[in-house]
Amino acid sequence: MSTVESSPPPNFIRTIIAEDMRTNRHGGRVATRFPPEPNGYLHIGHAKSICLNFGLAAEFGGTCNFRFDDTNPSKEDIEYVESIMYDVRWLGFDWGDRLYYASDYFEQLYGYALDLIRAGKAYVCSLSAEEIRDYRGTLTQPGKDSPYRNRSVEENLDLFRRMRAGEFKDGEHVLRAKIDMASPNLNMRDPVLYRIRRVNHHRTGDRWVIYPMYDFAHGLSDAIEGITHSICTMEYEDHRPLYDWILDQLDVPCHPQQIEFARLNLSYTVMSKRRLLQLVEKGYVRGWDDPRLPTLAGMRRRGFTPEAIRRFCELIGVGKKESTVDLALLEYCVREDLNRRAPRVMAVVRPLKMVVVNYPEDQVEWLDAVNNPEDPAMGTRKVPFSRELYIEREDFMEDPPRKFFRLAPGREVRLRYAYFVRCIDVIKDERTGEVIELRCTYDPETRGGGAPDGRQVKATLHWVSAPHAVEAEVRLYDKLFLKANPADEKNGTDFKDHINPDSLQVLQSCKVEPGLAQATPGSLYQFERLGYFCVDAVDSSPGALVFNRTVTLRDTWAKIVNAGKQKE
RNA sequence: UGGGGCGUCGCCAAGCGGUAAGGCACGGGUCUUUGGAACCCGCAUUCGGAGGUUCGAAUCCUCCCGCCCCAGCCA
Repeated sequence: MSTVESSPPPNFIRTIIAEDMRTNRHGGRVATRFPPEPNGYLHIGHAKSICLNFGLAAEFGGTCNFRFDDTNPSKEDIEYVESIMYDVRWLGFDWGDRLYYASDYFEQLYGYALDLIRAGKAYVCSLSAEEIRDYRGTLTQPGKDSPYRNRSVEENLDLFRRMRAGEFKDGEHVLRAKIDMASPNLNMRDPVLYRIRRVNHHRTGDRWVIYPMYDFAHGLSDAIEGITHSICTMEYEDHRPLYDWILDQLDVPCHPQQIEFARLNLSYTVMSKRRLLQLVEKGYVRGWDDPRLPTLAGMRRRGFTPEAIRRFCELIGVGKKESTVDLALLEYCVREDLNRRAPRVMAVVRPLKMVVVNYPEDQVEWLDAVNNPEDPAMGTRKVPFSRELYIEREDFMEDPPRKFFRLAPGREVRLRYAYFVRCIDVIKDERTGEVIELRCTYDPETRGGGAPDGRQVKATLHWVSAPHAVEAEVRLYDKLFLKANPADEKNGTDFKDHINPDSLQVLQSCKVEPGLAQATPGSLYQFERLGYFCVDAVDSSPGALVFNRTVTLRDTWAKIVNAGKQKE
């Protein structure tokens, strides 16, 4: 089956670039970049940006640089740079030899700062942080000029050099752009360009005690790298005049165009680094790779494939409108991908014993089972059938409601790839009344699952032969939050108030077919009729299998049940 | 009563003056040894609202309404 890659859907950024190409605006070049700050793990929102930047570059025959925006050593860490590189590679993108760090430009950036000072466009300000805030004014009132605003170029040069030399304490001075304290755009009210911070940087160590601010470093880094289109999220739109101002004052190689798009929000989860960090640090989840998190590490562990995530990023589109994508679309993308690639297998997650009374006690038959009906090339396998089996508890009801057409007393159903069985007796625990075993008869004529007499059954159940079953732990995941928009903290609520207490359900002693004993970490399966599962890459071992549920199968029966509950 | 941005179906999203694409979700059906998959059908006389321009407006103009972002020596 050849999947023809249809041309990507149009979006405003693609349109801008296509137009720039047509008019030869950047010399017919397209150069983008993905510039994460190494202060947290990448999440699905970053995936949108990664797909956009690398995708656009590939589409227009350009390049996409991978650059760490590491200008704030107090928040950044090597752990994050490593995870970020791993995740981008895993997602399927290759930056070749174009790996950069803003910190590699510190010396050049310092030179540009000197140029700005010489041009009379920047000055060393000795106000305290609080004073700077006061002088900035408010949204509706203009700011006031700093008393240090008119220091001479010589004095500024001297002071800035001494800032670098480490002659001052943290916070004693900053370098500021000299723009306009009355600008209606607060970013233009003499923004801070450099601050003193005696913090060890994960790459430059203690070579520097002054660090450039984002606004100063970012545009210049883009220019140094010859970026043509600097794509970022909407909150930077107000910074664009500053981005342009800085590049206009300096003698730079080129002047990239900043374009902003709306960041991704996903229902029933949180995306901000601040909130993800809280969930991780306060133990609401088990680390950055917790399968309930929208981090790429978490999604990978959960069983999401890079293909599914890329497809999702393609389907959501790119715009400037604040939006929240329905979790259902993400689930659709995983199912779409896993449906054609995941081998089918039988696993009983909540076992109920079934004894086939008329089946010979010592007999075992190895029956043919199809590995993937979507892909005959994946072949078949043998699964053992015997007198004692496990079926799913949910597949039996002593007193079934209308529309429930699985097993019930007296009813006949098909055991997938095996036989028709009829329930003739129900064994219960004398004390609790709980059903603990089913007695059935089988029809030898229906071997393989077809009835020569043409009689039909309304249901096909999955099952596992009891003596051959391999035990496993199965972790069922559900949405982390009960509220579609947990980040809405109006009315004095905290996003953590909406955590779903049942987001993780651990099932022990699940029974899986024997072939799974050799399953390797990370491998993906469809447990027939239940959903897609993967072998946990961290906690699973050959003798103690652990499976994560990636996503359930579409479940129309559950829909009927829920609809019924709604009515009550 | 500062500045910037955004408002097209429940959720995304095309459209850029010629008479509302597509996907998800949802509803119905066909088929089926997964209540899966696949396939078929349905789903905005209307584009935040009101005026105006035009033969013709979601697309142009005016006013209004709503939502988001900005007062870090964070990015």
